[in-house]
Amino acid sequence: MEQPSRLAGTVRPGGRTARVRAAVLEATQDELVERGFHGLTMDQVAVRAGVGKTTVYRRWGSPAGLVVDLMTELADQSVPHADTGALEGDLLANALSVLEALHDGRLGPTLQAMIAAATCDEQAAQGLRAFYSRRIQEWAGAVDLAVKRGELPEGTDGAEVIRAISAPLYYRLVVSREPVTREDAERSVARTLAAARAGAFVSPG
Amino acid sequence: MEQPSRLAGTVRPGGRTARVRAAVLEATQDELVERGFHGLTMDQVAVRAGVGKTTVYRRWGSPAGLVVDLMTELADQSVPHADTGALEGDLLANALSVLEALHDGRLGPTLQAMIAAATCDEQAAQGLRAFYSRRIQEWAGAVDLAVKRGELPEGTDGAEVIRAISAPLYYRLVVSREPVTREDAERSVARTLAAARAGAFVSPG
DNA sequence: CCCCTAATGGGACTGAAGTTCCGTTAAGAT
DNA sequence: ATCTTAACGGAACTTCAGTCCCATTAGGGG
Repeated sequence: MEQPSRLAGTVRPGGRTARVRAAVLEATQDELVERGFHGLTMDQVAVRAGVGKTTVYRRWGSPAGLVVDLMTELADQSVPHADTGALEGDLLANALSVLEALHDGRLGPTLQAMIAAATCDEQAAQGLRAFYSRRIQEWAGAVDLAVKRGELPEGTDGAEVIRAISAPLYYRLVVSREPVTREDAERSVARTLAAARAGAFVSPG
Repeated sequence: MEQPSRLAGTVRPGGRTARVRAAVLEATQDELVERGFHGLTMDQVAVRAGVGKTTVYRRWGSPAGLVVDLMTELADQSVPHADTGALEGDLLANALSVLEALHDGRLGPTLQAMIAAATCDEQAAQGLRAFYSRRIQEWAGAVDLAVKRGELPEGTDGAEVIRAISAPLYYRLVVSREPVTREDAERSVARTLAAARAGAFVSPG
């Protein structure tokens, strides 16, 4: 299992190479939606993309490699955090954006696949960690602003607050495997906010 | 892929059949520790258990089937919740028992495998849900006692409190894939307790 | 516009996962 | 103790993921 060359490392990133990559990532996402990560085969992706299977093996190496590349693509489309002026609104916007992603017909299966890939491939795990750490850093900014406005105690750890908002949603998705609803998102915000106001997210302790 | 017969459904659950099952589940757990879920093959389990591979396919059907059976075995060994007399001690005991399980040389890889299996197999997903719902119901009792003692507001949802304790730990394990420490467990208890005391876990809202 | 070669593509090959067939073993009833 | 048959096991067979080899195509510099 040779480590595949990322597109960034290619010597000729021009026309055909870029077209092949686009077709393969497109086909990968379609396959994820229809069959999930466990049903993702290099062979079928190659056929669907109209590309030689040798090429898919050479450049991506494994199903996990495909998912990792898809992840980097999605990470580049990351959105700036909301700024509604009040913390509760910002946090709710964050929770709802997670919720929306999970329920999206294409993004949902892709996110599930990213998590599944991470459970069985170290490279995918790193990619997933990078994906979320970027997202969390971005939204932590909204909490920092709230601290400056005096809505939360000085020293509150913004990244931890954002993690705390998502944690129950992913817990339902991955562990208890119950449907994740808007009520869950609202409850998560309310509980996290209650703990944060009580100073439970102040850095040292 | 024929659905395998559970041991419960066998007509002759006596000596040999039970020995085969024990040997196979033992081998499965060993393989999970050494190779993880993605490296679990029916063939290797059969060899390691000293059992015909036909038998493994017939009774368990797939790697996910093996993990599911292991899960039911572990669920039967579930422990009653702590009762230290104070809620914080009970919740900490819960968080630490999760932590301990995750770090255990045999249980840790098995739990990870259960989650990985659930991401790609509906039967495994149901098994995992059953496993945790049983655990959560058990520990929710500790919260109910605390409500009776007046430590938390009337109407506090015990099961949700227990879920909230575990959620950040599993979030680290599965999503952000950072090491889970005792500090994480303590923080999770402190934050959940702060939210619960503020009434954020009272049922309707 | 032409050339060099990076990158792709077809097709044969390899090995392991999964299936099938049928003979053998032993649980449990009488 | 004997018999019935559920359950196990060995081995050949099938399928398909993954690899290798080499011919073909098309960027992109000159």
